[in-house]
Amino acid sequence: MARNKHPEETVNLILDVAFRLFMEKGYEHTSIQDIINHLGGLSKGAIYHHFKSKEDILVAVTERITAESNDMLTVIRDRTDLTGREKLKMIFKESILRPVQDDIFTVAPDLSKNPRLLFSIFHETVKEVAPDYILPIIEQGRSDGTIQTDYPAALAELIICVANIWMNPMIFDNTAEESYGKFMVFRQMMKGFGLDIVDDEMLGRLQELAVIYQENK
Amino acid sequence: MARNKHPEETVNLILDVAFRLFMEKGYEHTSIQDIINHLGGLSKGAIYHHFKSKEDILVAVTERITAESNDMLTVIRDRTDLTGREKLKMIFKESILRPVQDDIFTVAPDLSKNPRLLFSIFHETVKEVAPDYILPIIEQGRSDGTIQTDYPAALAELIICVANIWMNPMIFDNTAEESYGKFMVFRQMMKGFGLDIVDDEMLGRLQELAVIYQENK
DNA sequence: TCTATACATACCGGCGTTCGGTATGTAAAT
DNA sequence: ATTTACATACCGAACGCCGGTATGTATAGA
Repeated sequence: MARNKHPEETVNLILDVAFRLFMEKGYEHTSIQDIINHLGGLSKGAIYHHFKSKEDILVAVTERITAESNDMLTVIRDRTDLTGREKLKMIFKESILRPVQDDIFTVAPDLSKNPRLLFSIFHETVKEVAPDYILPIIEQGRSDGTIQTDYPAALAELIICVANIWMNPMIFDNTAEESYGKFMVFRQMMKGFGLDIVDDEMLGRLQELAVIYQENK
Repeated sequence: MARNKHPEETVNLILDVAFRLFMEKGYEHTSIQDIINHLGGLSKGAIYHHFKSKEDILVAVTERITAESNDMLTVIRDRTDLTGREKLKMIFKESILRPVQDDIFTVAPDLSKNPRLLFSIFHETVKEVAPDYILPIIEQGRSDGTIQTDYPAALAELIICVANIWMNPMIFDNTAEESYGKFMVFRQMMKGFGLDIVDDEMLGRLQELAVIYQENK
């Protein structure tokens, strides 16, 4: 294949293919050769020119998955017209209402059978999202009096783990009914922390997503 | 090596070695040959006689890790002299006070770098521990009035995920200080569910474990 | 003695990765 | 405008290791 003037297109192509295969077959059951076969002429050398290992591709894929979400988090985090509590509520609302979710859920990867990809998302959530996005908001909430806690870091981590991971029907392979139950429990948990930030619109949307997921899996 | 009169000794040997290596190097970076090299004369044939795959060894290792804990859970679950809430409290107390914990924490496997083993424990927690042990207790608590919830399955899963996984310093690689914060947040969460079942003895012990872990890692 | 079991050994296909090489781009020197 | 020098994009054969299997052999128990 001829040399590409815009190498980032090649990188994107590799990531597109890898993402799809990782979702469909799982990371461990996707070989480099599998990826090559779906690349349309590109070779093993091309892949290893742009990525230093298979693991490296996984990291890039995960970053691309979370990138858009992180953009949203950045915008909300850096707003100056909202209290900490309001920001938290907005984050939940945004992340659950955005239509991109439909696509991801339509691909319907059963992450409960994809340890490496799941771990990668898990890692990202704990090491990046919690400290970089949620923690500052909790801290702000402590300052402006809308959130009370003596352990902001722990609270940030718990909330985002429960919301991003435990409530994710792709990870726990939940039915719509199970998702409903989880959401209600989550709501109660947040109330327990003095954060009554869950409303019915969010509830309906979550069930919608669970249905989409179950229909497509 | 000559044929062993007591094959279960061979099985145990394999599991001992595999356990140690999985902890030290991680599941994915432990090869069958690695295991053989630490078996003292035994061969690949021996391994594949007793286990049908490498994955099968991982499952067996995980089961052995959780077996003793599950025994404890069974005993408490099946007692008839305790309310649901009392059982929950006892479970937390037991699982945190038992001296076996010292051994595990001394090995100090950093599970945050061991995706497959972590996933295996995670899977066990969600698919076995929550529905088979915690859920019946929550149900009992609903009957005897000591636990209030409309979504017992979700609550059972959340509680055990938070307790077993989120609060596990080996999984999140937490310092003693971080563990303290997590425990306090957990306490508040449980209070939010009307379950004030955490006491100071447990708190002290958790810090102790975190220290042991940090010293040995 | 016969059979089932507990291992040993030789081997296989596939895997992730490496690496020598080529083709194509760019930018500065001539 | 052309040459030179180098960087980048990509190719594909080869390597070493890995998980797994097929087959052989010795021994324990019946």
